[in-house]
Order: sequence, then C-alpha cells, then structure tokens
Amino acid sequence: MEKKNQKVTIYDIAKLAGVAPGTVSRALNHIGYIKQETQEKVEAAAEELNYIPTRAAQSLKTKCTGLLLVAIPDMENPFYVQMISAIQEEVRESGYSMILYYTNGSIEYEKKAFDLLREHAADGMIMVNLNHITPYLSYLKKPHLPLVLCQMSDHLADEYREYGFDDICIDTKRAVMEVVDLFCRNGHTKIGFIGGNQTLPAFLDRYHGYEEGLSRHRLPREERYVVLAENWLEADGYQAAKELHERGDLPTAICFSHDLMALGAMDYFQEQGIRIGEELAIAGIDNINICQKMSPALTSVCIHQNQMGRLAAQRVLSRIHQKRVGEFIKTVLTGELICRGSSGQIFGKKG
Amino acid sequence: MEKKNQKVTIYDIAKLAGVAPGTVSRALNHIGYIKQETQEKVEAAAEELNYIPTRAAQSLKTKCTGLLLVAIPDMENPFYVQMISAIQEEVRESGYSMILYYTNGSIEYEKKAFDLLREHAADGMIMVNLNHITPYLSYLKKPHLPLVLCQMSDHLADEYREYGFDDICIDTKRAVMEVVDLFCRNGHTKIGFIGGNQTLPAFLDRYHGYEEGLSRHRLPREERYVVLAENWLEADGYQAAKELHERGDLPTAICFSHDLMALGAMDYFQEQGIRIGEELAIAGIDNINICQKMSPALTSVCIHQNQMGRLAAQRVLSRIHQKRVGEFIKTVLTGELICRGSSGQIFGKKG
DNA sequence: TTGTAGGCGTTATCAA
DNA sequence: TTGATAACGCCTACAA
Repeated sequence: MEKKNQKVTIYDIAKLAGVAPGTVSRALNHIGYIKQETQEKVEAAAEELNYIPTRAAQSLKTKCTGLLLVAIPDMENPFYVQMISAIQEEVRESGYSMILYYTNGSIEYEKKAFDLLREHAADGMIMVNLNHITPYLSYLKKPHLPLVLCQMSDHLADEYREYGFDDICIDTKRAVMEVVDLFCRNGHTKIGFIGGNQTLPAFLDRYHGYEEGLSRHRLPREERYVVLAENWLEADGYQAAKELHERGDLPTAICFSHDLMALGAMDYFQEQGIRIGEELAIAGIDNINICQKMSPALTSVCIHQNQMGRLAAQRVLSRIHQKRVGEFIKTVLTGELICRGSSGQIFGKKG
Repeated sequence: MEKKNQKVTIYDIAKLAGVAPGTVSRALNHIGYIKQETQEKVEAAAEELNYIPTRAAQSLKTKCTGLLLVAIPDMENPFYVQMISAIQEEVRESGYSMILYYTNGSIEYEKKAFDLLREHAADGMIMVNLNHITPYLSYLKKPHLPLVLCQMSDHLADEYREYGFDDICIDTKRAVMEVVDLFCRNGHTKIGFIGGNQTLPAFLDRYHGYEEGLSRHRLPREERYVVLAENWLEADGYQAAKELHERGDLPTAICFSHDLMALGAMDYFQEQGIRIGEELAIAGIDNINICQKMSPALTSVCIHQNQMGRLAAQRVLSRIHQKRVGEFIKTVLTGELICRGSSGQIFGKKG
C-alpha cells in the first residue's frame, strides 16, 4: 500500500481517505470546520500510512518553527543550569520547544548562533552572556528578530541598546563592591582579587567593582594583591592562588570573580594548610550550588539566575507572539550577598 | 530599494545582479561552474540586499538541516556535561551544529524528542538514557532515522536492538558488583544499598548488581540495609541516609546508585558525626567531578562519559553521511572502579 | 463543509 | 556557463 522508502504526504492521505489534500491539512491541524466523519477518516488514513508531517514544509508556509533557541557560552558553569531550568519551565507552558546551543564563548560560534536565528532555524533566541559584539549583531538589526540578551554585566548594556534588543542584566560590579564592603566591615585592609578571563566584559565589570569598592573605603589598590587569570574555571583559581601565595605577601581577604575560581583556590590554600575563614577570608560571585557544600561554605553573591531565566523567557515569547513590538525593555537586577563561613566572622548583612 | 519588511529572496538578488535565480543559488552555494564575474556580481547584490537564506526552504529541497539533536534527561547531573562536551567536539569537526533538548526523563518529552527527529527538525539524534520505550520508538522503525541510543544500563539493550538502532551502553550492573567486591575484600559483611529512581531501567541494573554482588559473596540480602528513593538527586540521598540511620542498625558499608545521592548522604552522616571512610564506607557510581573534591573523596565508578560521547557522535554522523547503512552496532563499555577515601582502607584494586 | 489552486524560498534537472 | 522550470510538502484563500 505505502511506497517503500518514499515520504508519505497529505496527498497520499487524501487519496486513501477519499478527500482533498486541503481537507487533510485542516483535519490534522484542527482548523476550520470539519465533519466528524471526515475527521475520523483522515485520522485513520494518516495512522495507517504512518504519516509524519515535514517541519521544513510547515515552517516554509507558516514562518513558524515552534522552536526557541537558548545560546549559552559553556556548560562547565553549573550556574547556567539554573537559568536554563527556569527558562525551560516558562517555555514549556507556551507549547514551544526549547533547544540549546553552546557557543563556547567564541566569536565563531556566537556568530553561528545568530545565524541560526537569522536563518530562522528557531522563532526566537535567548542569548546568555554574549562575549563578542562587533560585527554580527547588526545582522539582526533590520529584521528585528525576537532576541533577548542576558548579561552578567551591565557594562555593554548601552551598546546593545542601540541595536534594539531586550536586555536583562545583573549589576555584578555592584555585587563585587558589596563583597569588598563586607571585608572592610570585618576589619580587613589587605584585600586581594583573583579573576579572569580578562577579555570578558563580564569580568571587567567585576574587576571594576573591586577597584571601586577599595576606593570607596579609601584603600589603595595594591598590584601585588591582584592576579588576573586566563580563564575563570577551578584550575585557573588554583593556579592564581598559588601565584599569589608565592609572592610571599598574602592579603587577608580575597574577592574572586567567579565561585569556580574560589573553589579551585580553596583547594590550593587548604593543601597549604591555610585556614580559610580564619586566617584568610574569601568570597566568590554566582552562588552556585556547591558553595554551601564546601567546608567552610563559600560566601558568594546570588545573581538570581531563576528570575533572569523566567523573565528572559517571558520577553522572547511575548515578542514571538507579537504581543509586543518595538520599545525594547532593559532590566537591571542586583545581586544578593550571602555570607557563609569562608568570609570569616559574620558582621555583614545576612542573606 | 529593498522593500520594507519583506523577505529578500534569491529572486531579488537575481533581478539586481541581472542573472537567473538558479545562477544565484549556484553562486551562493559554490556549486557547479560560475564565471568569476558573475560570482562577484551575485555576492555584491546579496550583500547589498542583506540577503539571508531561509533554512526551511533549503531543507525542504535538500532534506538536510545541518542540525544534530542530542536529547538528555536532565541537567542536574554534571555527568552529562562531560558527555556533551565530547559529542560537541566530535560534531563540530563535521560542520554540523549540535543542539540540545532536555526530556526531563518524562515520557511526554521523550516523545517530543522523537517527534523532533521524525519531523526532521534535525538530521540525526543521540538519545541519552531513554527512560520509556513502549509506544514511540516504533515511530522511527520504518524510516530508519539516524539515531544512536546511549544507555547507562545494559538492561534493555535487547529490546532496543529489535528496533534497529545503534546502541552504546555501559554495564552498570557490573560496576556495582565491583563496588560490592571492594567492600567484601575490605572485610565488610553488612553492606547496604541506597538508590533511586525505581522506575528507571538504569536504576534497576544497579540494584541487580548489588544483589548479584552480595550473592556472589554468599551474603544474604537484608531488607533493612536497603533504601529505595523516589529520585536520585542529592536531596534524595540525604533523606534516604536519614531513613536508613533511623532504623537503628546501620550497615558498615553502603553502595549508592548515583554519586549525587552519595553526596547528599555524606552531608547527613557528617551532620550526625559519623566518620565516613572510618566508621562507614561508601561509594557511588558515575565518578562526577566533585567526587575528588569531597572530604573524604568519594570512591566511585567511572563510566567513561567521554568515550561514550565521541563514539555516539561518530556513529550518528556516519549514518547521516550515509557511509553506513543497516547493520546496527551495539557496544558495551565497562566501568572502572576508582578508590578514594570514602571507602576506607584501600585493599581494592586502584584506579 | 469541502475542493482547487497558488505560493512559501530553494535547489536541481534540463536544455540552451 | 547560464536560464527556464519543475519539484519539495504544506497551508490557505477562495470558490464551490
């Protein structure tokens, strides 16, 4: 009955059911008026022929893929997991399917992500922590595709704004300043900073937060208390801690640009017999789950990944559904300091 | 020049460049013979009009999306991250784009993942830890889509096989047996088991490994040393440990079905002042990264996520590229026990 | 309530 | 080397 390896189309169904192709389409999509009897005939025929719609054909007509793309720089950082979960929940209720694309934070794959959107492989995109802006964002300028940027940095917000996208960001500069505040309240004057990657806007913000935090408290910025690493993963934190230690003049408190680095550094310091939370106060940013599992638990700044995720999803979806046109919304969220054992005595405001 | 909000097509380019649409297509795709001069004219016109190809139209014609789908049950388990990275590397070299889809391990979303493949939203799929087989796998039976199953269990391999897909799995039953062996060699006779989720085939295998391990050593299976949980995350491990403890007769060694559960349980036991690795030996499965960061470090079984990922990617790609038809390959990998502090004195074979 | 027919944007097969 | 032209599989006015 059905041809061997050939695509079954609505025409085949139409023939078998004894109706017109258009009727098949309407029956299968539950659109317009269909006699109950016809409906059943069509469904039976579709079933019998093992009919499978072809997305390419559908989207070519309808200009809809039913797909929402979420672009993420990496999967090493557990922090993203929480954001994605939040997006997921929000998206599923809308009937859209969320698919993920990893950019590696590289310009090449960030461009590919944009291409995916431009070429309409998906109806909209949430781009998390875009690293490189220069040439490709303008691609998307004219056709005003549903795109929401989520940045862990307020740094480039204004440049983005010009492009006309929704933008949700978190003020990580301020987050680091709060950490510095905490250390100062606890009486520290020798406050160091370990961070990376220097090419990341998200990093620069954090570094500037450190600088500004110090100057607010009229503390000098000492070169010897700062290590900037190539990357911001655990291994980099470990190395950086080692470098700082070997300089022979350890600060009494250290801000880390990312929790993961702080974790790596904890390893190093503990190997060296340095008691964290007693001899040395440390704190990270991101508040990933492991923070509370460490001993001592790692003080960190929660940057509301859930809220960001939900908001981002709502924004793209509202654009996709055309409920919202023009007027690009920018939202800045602020972090929340969460004091734990690693930062020493808790004089700071609790979280 | 270009109409306001209307799609720019190759017809527009053709008109502007003064050639035929077909020529435009060939020039842009670098296919067949094109005079240098024509090529340049076309490219200039495309540039000027800010032309963007439409994937839907392309795939409708070519039956190719350039997308490879990877379906994963969840993102909580860091174990998957390593697999995905491995797949990613392999896939990128081939020019394909990898996109991820989360199934939640639910039958509903596993079906959606299959639908994505059936409807050709992607050219092939790697499905990791499929939970529910019953009705939907048969969808894919007839058109023999490029699909590779990756299972952390050997349990259902034969059922899958009937459907005619490539299959890579890891013998986790044997992995647990090795853990039991280790405990026995270390002199334990009261060996417990904590695991979940009971509806997961991947779980059942591990549980049977426990049973078989005991019986090999002629140890009775004591109901009171076993807790089966609803899920296999940290919180579940914590609860299960509590339940086991409150029964008043703790075993001297416990196998966990998943590292995450073991981590949760460690929390509980340490809160209770029970010294892990001394009073109580424990071990997990999966060998996720945090294992070595815990104190004591968690003994576990490495299940070669990297190798699995690479292999899976190679298999789908080779099908997609039609280098391989028919003859479905099944590969069973075996885990590798890695002894660390949590399992007590190390008499076992090292890893 | 259903059938007809045109078109979505590309690619690919022909001739020319 | 290039230009017509016919698909690809589906949706959707519009007419019946």
